[in-house]
Amino acid sequence: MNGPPKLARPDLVPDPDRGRETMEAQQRDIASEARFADDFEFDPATIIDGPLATPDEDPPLVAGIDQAFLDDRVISAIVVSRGGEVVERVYAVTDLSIPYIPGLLAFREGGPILDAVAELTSTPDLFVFDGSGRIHFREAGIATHMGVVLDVPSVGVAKSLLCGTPTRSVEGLAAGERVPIESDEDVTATAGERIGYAVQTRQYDSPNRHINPLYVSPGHRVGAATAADLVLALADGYKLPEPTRRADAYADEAKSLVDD
DNA sequence: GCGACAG
DNA sequence: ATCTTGTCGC
Repeated sequence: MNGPPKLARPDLVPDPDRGRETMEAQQRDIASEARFADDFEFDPATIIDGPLATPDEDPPLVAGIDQAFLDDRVISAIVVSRGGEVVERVYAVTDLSIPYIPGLLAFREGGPILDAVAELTSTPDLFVFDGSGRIHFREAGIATHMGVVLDVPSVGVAKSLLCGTPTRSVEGLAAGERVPIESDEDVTATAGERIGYAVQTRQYDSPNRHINPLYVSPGHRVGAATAADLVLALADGYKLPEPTRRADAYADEAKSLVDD
């Protein structure tokens, strides 16, 4: 009952109708305001999503955010859980204004996400977004943009790599393994920085087929290594971390509920 | 002009 | 992202 996080930077809320140059300029501002290093209250070692080892544990509140689409409307769902137990679920239906443009995702889905955040009655300790954070052309992916606007710890979890270069092959990694992603020529403002990790949360036993890794990057107030640790701790037998899976399922549920 | 890119 | 059943492999 603490209420949703306030808009720490209302001036940086993504505005869809402003033109590419302006949007990119704002992303540079976002990147300069972002902190890609650990700066949060909870103990990362207590993060878990599943049966608690000891009954007296009190894991942090983690919010998973995902969206589902219905014509030109988007359903933004947020599921907040603590140690695997769902604490709250909220969603918002918002009209979409611009199409998906690689690099400008936050301007399409950011506003809708903030609409859902406003519905929260709890205050999550960590936000897990669907998409990149620092792994972005201007180091301002949607996880970073939302993290800075709300000034909350956040991480980005993407299913494919937007930009940056893995330091080695990411094919067929074993579950639990990770490979650093470094900034390259596609990432302006930095060079050779460790902007995220390819994280293998799950893998098949057979040599035939293999699962691709997740691409995890810092959103805001979380370092790259910690972001990878957190995602591994939040995964439970599936490729996607549990908070994301719950938000995904809830978004679909709300979608069919809203559908007409 | 070509390439190439989260959701 | 979304349209969608079965089906390959352990």
